[in-house]
Parts: sequence; structure tokens; C-alpha cells
Amino acid sequence: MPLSLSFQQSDHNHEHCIERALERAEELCRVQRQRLTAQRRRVLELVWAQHKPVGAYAVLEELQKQGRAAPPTVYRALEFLQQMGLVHKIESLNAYVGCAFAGQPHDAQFLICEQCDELAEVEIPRLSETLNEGAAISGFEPRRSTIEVLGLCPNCLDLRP
Amino acid sequence: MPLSLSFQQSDHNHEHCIERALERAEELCRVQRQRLTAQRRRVLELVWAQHKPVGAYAVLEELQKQGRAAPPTVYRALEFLQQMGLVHKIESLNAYVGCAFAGQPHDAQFLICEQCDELAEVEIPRLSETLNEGAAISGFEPRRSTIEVLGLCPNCLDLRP
DNA sequence: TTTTGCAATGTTATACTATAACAATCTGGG
DNA sequence: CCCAGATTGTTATAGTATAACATTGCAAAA
Ligand SMILES: [Zn+2]
Ligand SMILES: [Zn+2]
Ligand SMILES: [Zn+2]
Ligand SMILES: [Zn+2]
Repeated sequence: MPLSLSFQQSDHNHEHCIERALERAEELCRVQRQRLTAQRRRVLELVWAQHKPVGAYAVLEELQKQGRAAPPTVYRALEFLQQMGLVHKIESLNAYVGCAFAGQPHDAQFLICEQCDELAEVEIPRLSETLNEGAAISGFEPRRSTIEVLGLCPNCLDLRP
Repeated sequence: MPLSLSFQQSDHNHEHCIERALERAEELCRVQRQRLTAQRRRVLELVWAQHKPVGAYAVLEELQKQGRAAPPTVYRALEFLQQMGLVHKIESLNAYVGCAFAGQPHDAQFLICEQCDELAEVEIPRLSETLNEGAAISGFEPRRSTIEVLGLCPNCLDLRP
């Protein structure tokens, strides 16, 4: 997965992204004997609607367009999807995004554009190793890391003076 | 600053930590012609009360022991202190912690123990460089990064089976 | 097939985190 | 002193997330 393709072009076929994510989810849940119910599938679909982090209440609003729904519905689905490694929470934004590497064990690393809100999940070479080695020097044993980088994406940089 | 001293011993002289932080704050505000008011000073003191992240409403409760106070009081003080580089927000915990490197330009990096809640602000060798170089490969220009590592601290690891 | 028990969802209420808006007060420079 | 801007007070409300318990759905066991 070449890093230079981390950020999607605005004209890419996003339907394809969504389809692929849903297929991947079906597969993972089947293998792990977990139920990807219609509700959960729909939430995953909504989270994947864009390559941008989406708030839980934004998902809720969409759900409500097709019937009643309350916050616990969304949060339960998001929790399930996170546990299945299908969705990540972006802590610095209180928002959620579909995992680009579902099924592949990885530490989550995100580049987030503060201009257009586009997000790319990346795997920066040697970053996890450097982090783990550095933590070990402190005698610390890492279990889960939050790495969220805010800045300007290539698309927005191109449009700049 | 040796990384192996990142986590404080439970018997260290923490009054000294607090005094040093306050002196540092006075100095920084003086130089930058900003006012470290009694309110702001008190909030900084409360944030420094432990080497653990503290919630805004926990600070508020302490303030209320010495008179009336409302949420905006705390959030304003925290915002000021963050802008002055005296306090960091821990995004994954919605909590705040005193900066260990006030006055020294740095990217914030935290090791957080999920057992005892102790937190160490660290500067992992080459981590920022690795991150910036990796982002550059994506054509991304980083501005601010959130790096929070959850795991077990040396003290808690020692007490384990 | 019926039973049964757990998983999932519905529903209501509430906790927790943070900010908007405007009034009152304080502070330092002219 | 007087003013203008900064700071704080105060009330209300927005935004994020979970508790608690009722109901429904689903599949394995009998
Ligand atoms: Zn796409
Ligand atoms: Zn991922
Ligand atoms: Zn200390
Ligand atoms: Zn710091």
C-alpha cells in the first residue's frame, strides 16, 4: 500500500470503497462468528460515506431518516464495529472513521486535513517500531496508541498560494 | 532529560514539581506579557496536583471548595494555559495535564498507564522526525500531532505476576 | 417442533464534556 | 481620573456518551 496514495482523489470511485469495506466486514464477521446485523451494517455504511470522520450524532440523524433511532443504537453499533476492527474513533475529534486496514493487525495512524477534513489512515514506516522502542526505554509496555496528525493534505496544499 | 526517569517514583517530592511548574509559568507569562491571574494560577496548581490527567470538572469541584465557580471559569483558564504551553489536553481521556517541558518547543507525546493512571510526558528519540518524514511521503504537511500511548508503566509492571 | 437462554435492540432518562451569550468587574495606560 | 480592553461571573444550552430496564430476535438444546 503506497503511502503516496493515502489521500483519495476527489474523483475516485467511492462506491467501490464502500462496497469493499462492507464485503470485508461480512467476511470478518463470518470468520469470527459475529453477527453483522442490518443495523450494524447500516452504521458501517454511514461511517464509510466519506473519507472524513463522522460524529455519532451525524450517523444518528441519518438513521432517523429511515425510522426511529436513539443514541444507544448508534453507540452500540460503533462499539461493536470498533471491537471488530472495522471502525476507529478519532479521539481528537470525537468522531469515527472506517478502518482502511480491516483484518490486518496494525496500529492506527491518521493524517487529518484541517482545511478539508479529509482523513487518511496510514502506516508510516518504522513509526510503530520507533514508538515501541522509545517506550521500552522508559520501561513502559504499550498496548494501544492514539496517533492523530493534524495538518494540510496534498490536495489543499496544491490549492495554496 | 533521561527517558528512564519519565515516570515519577511514588515517593518523590511532588511539592517540588508543583513549585517548579508555577515558577516556570510565572516566568513564561512575564516574558510573553501575559497575565497569570490568581484564577489561572490556581487551575494550573490543581492540574499539577498529580502526575495524572485531571478532568475539567474535577478541577471545577476543587475550585468550588473555595467559593463559587462555573464551568466557563475552568475552561477559560485551561484554554489560556494550553495556549501558553503550560498544559496539554489528553484527547483520549478528555482530561488535562501539566506540561513537563513548558517553554521548550516540542511535540506532545504521552505514556499513560491504564493500571494506575500515572502519565509521563516524554520525548521519544526520533519519533517526531519519523512521523514528519512519513507524513511528507504522503504529501502531507503536519502542524500538530496527538500521540498518546496507553499501556503499563514500570511501577505497575514490577507489581505484576 | 417447542423450549429456552442469550444476544441484540428499543426506550427513557441521565451523566459527562464543553461552549454561547451577555453582564459585571478588573487592570493598566493615557 | 477615565477609558478601552481583558478577565471573570452567570445563566443557559449544545454536544458527547452511557445507565438501566423492557422487549424482541435468533439459534441451539430438548
Ligand atoms: Zn473512497
Ligand atoms: Zn485501521
Ligand atoms: Zn511530581
Ligand atoms: Zn508538553
